Amino acid sequence: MILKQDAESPAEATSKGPPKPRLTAGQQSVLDVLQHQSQPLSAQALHGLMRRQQPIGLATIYRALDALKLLGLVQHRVTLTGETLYSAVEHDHHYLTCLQCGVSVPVDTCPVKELEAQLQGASSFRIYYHTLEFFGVCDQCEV
Amino acid sequence: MILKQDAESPAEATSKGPPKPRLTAGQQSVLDVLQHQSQPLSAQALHGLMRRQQPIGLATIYRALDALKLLGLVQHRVTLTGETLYSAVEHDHHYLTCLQCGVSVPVDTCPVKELEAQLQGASSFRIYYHTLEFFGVCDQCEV
DNA sequence: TCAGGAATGATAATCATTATCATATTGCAA
DNA sequence: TTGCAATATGATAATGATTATCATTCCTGA
Ligand SMILES: [Zn+2]
Ligand SMILES: [Zn+2]
Ligand SMILES: [Zn+2]
Ligand SMILES: [Zn+2]
Repeated sequence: MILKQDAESPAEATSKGPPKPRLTAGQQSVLDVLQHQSQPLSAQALHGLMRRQQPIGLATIYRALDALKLLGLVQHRVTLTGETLYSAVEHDHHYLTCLQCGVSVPVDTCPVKELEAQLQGASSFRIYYHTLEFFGVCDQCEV
Repeated sequence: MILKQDAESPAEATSKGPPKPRLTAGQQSVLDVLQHQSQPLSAQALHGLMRRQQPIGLATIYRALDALKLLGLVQHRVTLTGETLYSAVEHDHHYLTCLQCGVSVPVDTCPVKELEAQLQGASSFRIYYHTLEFFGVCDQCEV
């Protein structure tokens, strides 16, 4: 039993951009978890978290994440191990990752927002989010 | 039969940073192809390209790409379909990608180089490259 | 209330990447 | 130069995250 709560639902009041369709139960549920999460989560991690409170199938989570990306509500990034991590678009977090041991440290700056605004105007795209990640080798792994 | 050609081999002369080990035949071969390629390639695409001239196993290509990343000679990015694309580090290309149809358009600016230099100094990492990609919906796919 | 369409869930299928392991090559010491 | 240990290679099996499938359930609007 999943309750719809559109308290934080997409801008329908301040109709900025095309009207967003109502979210399905699964989408609402997934979005809610991501919005209250400080760290990005994989689909399977979401499944593990959600299944106790609100039983939901893994396939539904994948579908919800896809839909939420398309609505500009969720963003993704891919780890070195190949799993995709999702977070609410509001969270703009970037990392510096070691190619050897995989350790990631957060980068608190983001020099991309301005360029994103420029591109938004110059291109025919509606831009929702960006990924920015640095790769190298940490001193632990240095030869 | 793969010939070693270290014309463009890693900085050994201007010993900047730790001395890089010699490349194996497979690594040299893969690096050479990537350096003469203007577009990023997947491991399997590389295999398709290389197997005619220089027969080489797919596993070897994956291993070479891993090693070359660790040496700071090759960079990677992951497409929406989950395949990893590789290119020589010299090429700093970024894209704006549609989440719906997958079309990618190049972005010619990069506001990250400066931040990368800062991080290089501030962190204990040796930073080799970065990924930067914008995601949204193209006008074709717009509702 | 009922039919058509969309959403869901369990599970099978996909497919890029990794692990395995036997063989080939390389670098180096004797 | 020869012999050997360490490393690299290739074919292939195994892995694992994601996607496709399909039967069932839920919604919605006539
Ligand atoms: Zn490390
Ligand atoms: Zn950012
Ligand atoms: Zn599109
Ligand atoms: Zn760049």
